[in-house]
Amino acid sequence: MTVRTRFAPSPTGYLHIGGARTALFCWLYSRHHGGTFILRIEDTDRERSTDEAVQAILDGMAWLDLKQDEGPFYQTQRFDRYREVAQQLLKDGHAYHCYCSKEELDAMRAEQMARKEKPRYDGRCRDRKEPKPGVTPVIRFKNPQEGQTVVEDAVKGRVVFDNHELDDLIIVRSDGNPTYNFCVVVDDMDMRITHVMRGDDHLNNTPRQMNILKALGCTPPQYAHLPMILGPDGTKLSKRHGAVSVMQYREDGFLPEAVLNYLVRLGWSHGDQEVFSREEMVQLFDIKDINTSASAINPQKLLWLNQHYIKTGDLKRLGEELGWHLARLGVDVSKGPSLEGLVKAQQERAKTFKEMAEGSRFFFEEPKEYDPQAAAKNLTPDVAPALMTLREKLVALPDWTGPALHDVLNQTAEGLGLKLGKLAQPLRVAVSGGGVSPPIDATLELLGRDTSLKRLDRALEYIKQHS
RNA sequence: GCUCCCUUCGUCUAGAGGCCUAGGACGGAGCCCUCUCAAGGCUUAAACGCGGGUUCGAAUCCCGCAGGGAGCGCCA
Repeated sequence: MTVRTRFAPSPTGYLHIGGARTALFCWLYSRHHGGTFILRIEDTDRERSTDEAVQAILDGMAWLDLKQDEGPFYQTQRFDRYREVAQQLLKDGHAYHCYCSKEELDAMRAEQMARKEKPRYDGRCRDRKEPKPGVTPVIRFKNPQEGQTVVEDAVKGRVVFDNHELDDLIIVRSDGNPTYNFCVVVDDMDMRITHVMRGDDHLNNTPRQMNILKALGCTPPQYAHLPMILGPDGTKLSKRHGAVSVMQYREDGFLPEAVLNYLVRLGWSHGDQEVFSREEMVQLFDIKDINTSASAINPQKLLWLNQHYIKTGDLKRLGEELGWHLARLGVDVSKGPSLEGLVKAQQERAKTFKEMAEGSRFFFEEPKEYDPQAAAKNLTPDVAPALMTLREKLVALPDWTGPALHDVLNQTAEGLGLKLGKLAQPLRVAVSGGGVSPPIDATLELLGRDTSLKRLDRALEYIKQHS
């Protein structure tokens, strides 16, 4: 039997980190077994589902490069099918019409709560023979009242529910639209899903779904309930704490492989290994290595992984990503150093591309002003003579290359009896506008002779004016 | 309230009765390297929620408790 998994988000918001991890696990499991990965959009809630959210989910999946083999399927396009199955259930005596009003149900729940009971539908319409005039009924599933339903969960193990804990849930609303739990069941059945991997907030829904499946004559799939992902503060993911769109991660300068690598280690592990290529993940991933407990997001670790991939990634690709971020900053990269060269110079000192782009701005644009602190410390009258000496040597330098610049800098400093830092740091401020840049020789090389000298002159002028 | 799930360093985790003086990673601290910022190297602090069992022996098995989470909708 080939493995068929599905990721089934509801488009009521963007794809956030929790959904992305569920998607990743589903994708990984199908890839590992050479199976099929299905994308299904659960948009039966027409009030809250939006086209923008659908697009956001699709964009997020594309950015993470989690391609589906089938779909996206939309539940709103399958309403006829759900109604058909509901009729079948009705016909077979597994479902019935319920005429209870909302008020009636609310009152019933209130009473049960008052009695410290679990609120649930008491089945008062179960054996009703006659319709109630003037009321359009809902359809409820006739849940078994005796016995137990056992979920053999691949992550949580054996979980037993008493059937009398489960009530007769509504499968078709009075407006004729099917409900979530019912659509899921019909879809999982029709799409021949073999493994349902989803958040463990669905564990309680599982016995209900299994019972419907059984009533339909189906064998339930293998379930695997994934532990939740928590915000950095250990509480539920929220807008304030970590629940941002995966696309926001791109904007913040992360690489998809870093996000994926980070995500795969949340609730899953393979010994002590921390870094996984996509291929390794596929090869090594197994449900049995999934944890049972929730995990909190650790932004620091994501940052570390991102830097790892910045340090080790393909220069051409990284250069393109840097270009994207510089463009976002409004920087014109058509003139200036090559992006690949820049990445090479910057990759050890940036945790994100956003950071790298900000720190690379001065390669393309003359700094408007010097960082006050850096200027006060380094662009002082006493360094002017050294900078002038250096300027002469730079003008005379035959080739403007890193190693040549390195030598000139060292020799000049030595000749003047200065430590290299005394010369390099003022120069850095002169050309970059601040106290931070790649090694000064690499910086000058990337900047080129003309720009470097021009900025050096400007700094000398600045010193003169401020002395 | 009822049902279900969860509980190893701050965080992610290894750990399937003796390999545990509980290992790794991120983060932290310190040192080294150094033209800035980093990167890198080395060192270091830091955890089995609590209480009972079972056993020669328990982080590992069982039972309670406590704490956390989820579900209990004509939401998904």
